[in-house]
Amino acid sequence: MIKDALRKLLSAQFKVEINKIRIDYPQTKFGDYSTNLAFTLAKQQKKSPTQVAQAMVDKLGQAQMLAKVEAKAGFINFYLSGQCLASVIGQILKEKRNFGHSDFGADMKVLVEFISANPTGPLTLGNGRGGFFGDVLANVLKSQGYHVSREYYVNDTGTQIENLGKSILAIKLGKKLDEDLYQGEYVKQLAKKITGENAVQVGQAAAAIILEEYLQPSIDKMGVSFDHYFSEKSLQQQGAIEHTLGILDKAGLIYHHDGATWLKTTKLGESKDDVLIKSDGQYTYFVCDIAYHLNKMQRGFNILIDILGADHAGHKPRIEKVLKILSSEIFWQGQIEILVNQLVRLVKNGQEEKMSKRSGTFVTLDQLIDKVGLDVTRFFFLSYALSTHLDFDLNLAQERSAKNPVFYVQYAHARLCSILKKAQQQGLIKNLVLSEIEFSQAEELALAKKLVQYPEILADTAFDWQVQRLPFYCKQVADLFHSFYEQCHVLPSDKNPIEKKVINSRLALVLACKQVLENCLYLMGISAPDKM
RNA sequence: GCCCCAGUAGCUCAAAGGAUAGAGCAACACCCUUCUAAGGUGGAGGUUACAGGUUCGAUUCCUGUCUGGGGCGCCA
Repeated sequence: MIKDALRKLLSAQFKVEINKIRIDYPQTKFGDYSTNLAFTLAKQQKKSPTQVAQAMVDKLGQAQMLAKVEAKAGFINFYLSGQCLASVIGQILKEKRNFGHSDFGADMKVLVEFISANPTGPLTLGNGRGGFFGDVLANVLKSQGYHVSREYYVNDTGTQIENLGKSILAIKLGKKLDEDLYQGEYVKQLAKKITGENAVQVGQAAAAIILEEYLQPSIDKMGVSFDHYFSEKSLQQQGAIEHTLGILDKAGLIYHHDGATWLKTTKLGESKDDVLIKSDGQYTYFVCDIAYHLNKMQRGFNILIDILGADHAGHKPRIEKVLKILSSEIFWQGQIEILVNQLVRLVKNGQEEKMSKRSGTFVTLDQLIDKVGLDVTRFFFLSYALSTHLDFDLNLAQERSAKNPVFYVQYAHARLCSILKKAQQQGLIKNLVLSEIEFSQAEELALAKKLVQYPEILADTAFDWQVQRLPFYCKQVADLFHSFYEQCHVLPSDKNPIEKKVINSRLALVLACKQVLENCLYLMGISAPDKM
């Protein structure tokens, strides 16, 4: 990886801590990589950044991977050598599916918890957004060597389950449903199947059916898989709640009031305290979630990542604070990150469609995937930072489907395959010589340099979790390839003979490009079609 | 009222504190006797909501204001 190599070079030469060195991709006229190191050193050395940069460039010996190093306005710009590009292209062709992978996180165990939708109804668009994000983040982390577990927390007990049961009982009796009960069509279907009179039991039976017949098929349809479904009920049965309460009590954070058990969240800086055990003896979601996270810590994970829906935004700060206390009580030294995906709004004919699981008025994720396809749905959701409010324009998603960015990327892949198929027929591929790769055309160079970035894209994403970087990278690769395609012919014909060396290099580039696109699309769970 | 998120081109969005803020869509002008035109090339489009501050440098960090969304239950 070039960025790492440059960091090592700079670190060794100038005695700077390696992880304090930033390497960026500048605009093309400023080279292939650049660093602002001179700015940060200028202050200590009491010289101008320009002077420092120039002195650094003078001291940097000509490394093999670099064609040129220059100091410009305080920045140090690096230009990759042709030799370096050729060797990375060769590396891509050798490593194939593994190109871009690393063992950076090899001694880290990560738990990614996502979707975790209540088993009280179908998956919503918001569930989809967090779901795809979690899935791809897990894929990226795995590619960087982390030991990743994917988990779905099933809220199979508690008030919402009881409400589901009540909804079904009311429908059976032909009664009108209260506002906080579930009104969707699927509830009526469930009512036909389920017998019983106890709301909790009926609710639990219904939840089991929903999980199996609604949620699991949707998860399959999403192309997502989990290592583990963690039942809230089982957590309670294990006595995990008492265990948790014991620790919190020892930390002096518990008191009783009005027949309920409370957590002194105010002591942790929140505006009000929270109930852990209701006066009727039932556990709240909050205490269960605390216990669940304690359980995760005790399972030996180093990093816990939760991806929560927008409706849990208010839950985030208080759980974070409690977990901080809890982890220090049990001497767990890991990292907890709670990510909240912002709302997905559905816009239809220029107007927002109000969605609610309870009222049953929503477009399900299934319906959306059926309508626009999994590839489009994934690419669309993955393209946006989790923190942005997302408007999904249904009309647009359908109308422009032929011009959707995902097709642009897939089309590039199909074109690559087409070239390779013909090259195969002409017997060109078996004659490929990796040691004779050389690029001279601007389009070849730009594409090759972009492919070289792929391992860095993955490493950066494993570090900052900005998954939208992947679809953007794919678009960039496709863009550069399409330009290359127009300008640089790969296959010779009678009318257009091409030098053997050029064919060899371009063919290698085409193979490498196809490989990188495939690898990246694979991590995003998007198909790479051979033809379109 | 308090808390969280956002505000960037006509629209949807990118951009680890870096150099002249980038893509796609929409609109405009060109390019198919050559590997897939679901493509390419060129131009147009911006006071990064507003006002201060920190910094060599701010879309990015801090403070305040405005606008939009979400959350503030012995629900999950």
